[in-house]
Amino acid sequence: MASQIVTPFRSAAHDHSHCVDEALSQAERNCADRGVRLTHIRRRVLELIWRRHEPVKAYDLLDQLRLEHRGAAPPTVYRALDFLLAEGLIHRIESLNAYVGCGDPSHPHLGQFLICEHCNAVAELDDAEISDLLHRKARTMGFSVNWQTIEINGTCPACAKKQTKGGG
Amino acid sequence: MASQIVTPFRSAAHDHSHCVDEALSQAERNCADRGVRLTHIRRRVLELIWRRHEPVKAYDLLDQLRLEHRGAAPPTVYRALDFLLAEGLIHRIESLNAYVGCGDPSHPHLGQFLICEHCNAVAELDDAEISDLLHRKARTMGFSVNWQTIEINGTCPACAKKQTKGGG
DNA sequence: AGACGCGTGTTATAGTGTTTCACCTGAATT
DNA sequence: AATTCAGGTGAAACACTATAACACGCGTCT
Repeated sequence: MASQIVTPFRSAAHDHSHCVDEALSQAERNCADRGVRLTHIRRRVLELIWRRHEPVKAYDLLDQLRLEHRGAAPPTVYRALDFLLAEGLIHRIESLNAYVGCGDPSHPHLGQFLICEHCNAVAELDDAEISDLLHRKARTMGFSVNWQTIEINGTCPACAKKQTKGGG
Repeated sequence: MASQIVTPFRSAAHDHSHCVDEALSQAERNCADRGVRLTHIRRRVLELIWRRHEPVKAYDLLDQLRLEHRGAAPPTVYRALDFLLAEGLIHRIESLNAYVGCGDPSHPHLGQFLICEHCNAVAELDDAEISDLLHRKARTMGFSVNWQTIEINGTCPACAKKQTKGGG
């Protein structure tokens, strides 16, 4: 529990349609447990995010929604996103103005994100060692933590491999 | 050097006009050393940011600029901000879409920020222990770090004191 | 003078997110 | 069954954040 990988980088063996189904059924269970409604729109937005399996922009979601749902407008998407964020089913990546599915919505957490600049892949951590260190550092300055935004940009393993092959 | 506070929370003893002057003259030295031009607009934007001594929005800066400079437009501000960011004279706070002065522009760094939700005060750290831990965690996943966005929201010491007095 | 780089002026546009009010539906209440 | 109420949605407009594109001006180097 000290160092937890919530969502790893996708491997070659990743079964994506299963991964999407799993995320959706877990979301349904979570919402049922909490007595909140995973309506059609909300479920659809969550599905669109998971299908992409990378940070998705609100207006990209809107474009998708419009294909099947005339009358979809910015509030349609943002309301769904607000709900999904509140329920911990997705996270917002501040540095990208984008949204990713949460790999473990069963308990509320803020997460720490590794974002590949080359392929946009995102891994999510919920690492107590990181959180604890930040809390300790803050405390020494008399600051009490309520929220953390930890977004690390760089190169994921797969892209590092490609670069080594391709580059000089 | 392991744990450095670049910009602490302001104390009661804080001499703000001196702090602004100091920041500006340091900026001038830095720009001169690097052979880049701290033009009037750029210097003015930096000054406006330091005067506020908290995260400032681009369009707030624009409003200020317009008071003294008809013809100021969004690009006027964003170009100045881009320059100041590139020279490490300011940082961007992603979670606020806002900009703060950098407490130590003499060497490039990314910083870690403590942001008070009550008074908007910001402290800047450049803490090697935090960076090292994040690098180590990333490395275990085969990820190489290029950039970090660390923004911690919570309550600063001064506001914690006020709350204890005021609240129940 | 001519050519170039850089900073700026100006207009327009793109991208991101919110406000507001109306309507509808379904469950609880009377 | 009618009423009430809350939550979710439809629709239009708007606010905020940022960039594109092109023109101009001014120094410097040749």
